[in-house]
Amino acid sequence: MCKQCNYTQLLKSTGLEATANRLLIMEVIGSNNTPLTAAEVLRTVERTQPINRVTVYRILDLLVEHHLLERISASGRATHFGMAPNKHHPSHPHFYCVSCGLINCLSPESLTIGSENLQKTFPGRIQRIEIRVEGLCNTCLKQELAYS
Amino acid sequence: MCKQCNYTQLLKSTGLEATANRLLIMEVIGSNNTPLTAAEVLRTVERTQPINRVTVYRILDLLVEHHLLERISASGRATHFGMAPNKHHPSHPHFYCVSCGLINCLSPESLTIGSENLQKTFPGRIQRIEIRVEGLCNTCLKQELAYS
DNA sequence: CCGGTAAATGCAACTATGTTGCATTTACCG
DNA sequence: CGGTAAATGCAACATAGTTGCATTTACCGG
Repeated sequence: MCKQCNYTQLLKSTGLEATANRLLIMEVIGSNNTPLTAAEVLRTVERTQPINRVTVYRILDLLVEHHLLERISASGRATHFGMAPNKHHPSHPHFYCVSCGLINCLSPESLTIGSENLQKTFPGRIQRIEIRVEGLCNTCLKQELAYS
Repeated sequence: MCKQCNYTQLLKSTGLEATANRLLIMEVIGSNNTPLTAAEVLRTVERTQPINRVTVYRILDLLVEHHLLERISASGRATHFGMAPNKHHPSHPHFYCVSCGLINCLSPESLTIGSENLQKTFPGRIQRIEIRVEGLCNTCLKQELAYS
């Protein structure tokens, strides 16, 4: 998702210490082109240095709280984490394949969304609009067509 | 969500037997004005008749498969289940309060969404677009303002 | 540089959510 | 009415996420 980001700077700009674990987790997620689960982050970071499962969860929570990462939910499966929208990365919808579980980023322009109406009338505070497109990915669609 | 629905008919129209358990689960979800978790459905149905936790999960899966219910995901918390869109119930976005976990249905008109672009270019099959608005509900917003 | 303090991490145990295999019961159909 | 398939129950397991507390690490003022 991001090669142009200076993760140390990003962390410090939100008042967080740039510890080795936090940097690694930011890099793992930032350099992957799809959002990752906590378990995937754990497995990847472990290849570089030992880290505890709980630490991964805590850092992920912390980074979401500080708006460096965002949660992407996936219909009952584990939450995925991706870079939060920033100047390099505009907010964008995700695709979820109901057959194989694949999650992909869609281009920010693929959908247009008008929220003025809601912004005006909603009695609380709106922080974020998450959009998930569900269906069959290319690969699963081909398989289904082949078997029918 | 629905008083006008004949659940027996709905079930039979999809080729499913209208067993007591399935009817009860449809009624519990249909008569509630927000989507419910599997655990909530279990607790509610149990007040009427004994039912196994696994049976609840299996029936929920089955009803989602047959497009009578839909899954509504909630950022890491348990999946919620609501009536699937049908002639009485148009598809609509949901609101999720990041502070208290409340999930609410928003009106179908609250957001406008243009998906023609994506429909044309997406290589797989699109079945559904789930939209979740996240933020603070009215109650939590008031509390935050009061404490600051 | 040193000691105190707070933040960060690790570890174990626990909770919540969801799934699987297999036995038993129920309901339908000839 | 008996056979068969569907539906349900039960126990055990699997995965995802959380909590309390101990230990380590990093920073900060002297």
